[in-house]
Amino acid sequence: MSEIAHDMTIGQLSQRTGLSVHTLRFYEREGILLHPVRRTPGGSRLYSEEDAQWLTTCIVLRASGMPLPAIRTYTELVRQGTGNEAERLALLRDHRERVTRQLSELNRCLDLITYKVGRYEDILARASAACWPPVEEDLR
Amino acid sequence: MSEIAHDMTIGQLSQRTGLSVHTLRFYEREGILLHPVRRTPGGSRLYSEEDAQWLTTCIVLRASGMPLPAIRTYTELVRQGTGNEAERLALLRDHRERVTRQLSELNRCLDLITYKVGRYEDILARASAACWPPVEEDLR
DNA sequence: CTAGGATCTAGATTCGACTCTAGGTCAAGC
DNA sequence: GCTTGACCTAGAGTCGAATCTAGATCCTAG
Repeated sequence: MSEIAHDMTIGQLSQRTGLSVHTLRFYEREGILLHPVRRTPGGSRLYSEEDAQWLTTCIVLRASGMPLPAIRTYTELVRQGTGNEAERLALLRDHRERVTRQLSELNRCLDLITYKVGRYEDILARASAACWPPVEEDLR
Repeated sequence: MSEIAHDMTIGQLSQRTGLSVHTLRFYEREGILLHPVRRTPGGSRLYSEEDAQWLTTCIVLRASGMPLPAIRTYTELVRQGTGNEAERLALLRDHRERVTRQLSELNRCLDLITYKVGRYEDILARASAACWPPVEEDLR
């Protein structure tokens, strides 16, 4: 399946994921990894391709606003293995709903901001056409 | 223009905006109001309709992720009055761009989440059809 | 042999945005 | 007069998510 067992140091994983090494260790403490991290004889962490992919998933969940405790819960479910798919689904559906709500709120905000941008563009266009000094109107 | 000078106590403004009274006082300290707040003879804050509307705008900016310092900056520009419309526009455009970026990122996240939800729905549908016990596959 | 860079651990610190506490004042109703 | 509830100030505390510090160890190249 996999071509090479492409193990990584924490620095390499940091490069690849964009998470700082601090954050990688922090996430580990927070229980956000599927397995205990392997170590080199010298004690350095060794990550697998699978770890990297799992973290990539977690980063998406974080980026969409899932709090770390929820990510930990999800991680634990996956760690337990087959049998709790319904729970995982429920968790993901809940989160998806929060994301869609967030999206629609953000869109409403964007509308207002765009409206304001348009108003200022108007004002400035009229001002530079030297029609009159810009009036404050009810512009805020 | 306005029918009645509809002044409010902090409690009423809190009800109306959904911000806690703590937060209203906090925002005031943070310089997020256009004018020094008027007071009753007894020292209680008295807010006008205009204050409420301004705060509503600020709430939209906050909800779309603008940090308080940026909101303060914008507030200061508006407080200075006519003449800095170009700056206000720049600030709003910057923010709008951040919001659109955030929207597209959130949409990418949503796609992945929806994909995963779909996968789990499949698995569970097949499982409940008793075709076979759900296999872990590469499902994470 | 040694200097430099990446790692390690445990724990402290930062940051943004609230949120709450303590100890008071004020106004209305009984 | 007295209670009750909303309000006041200054300042402390909380929370989530990192982020950084100190002091030690481990490898590699010169």
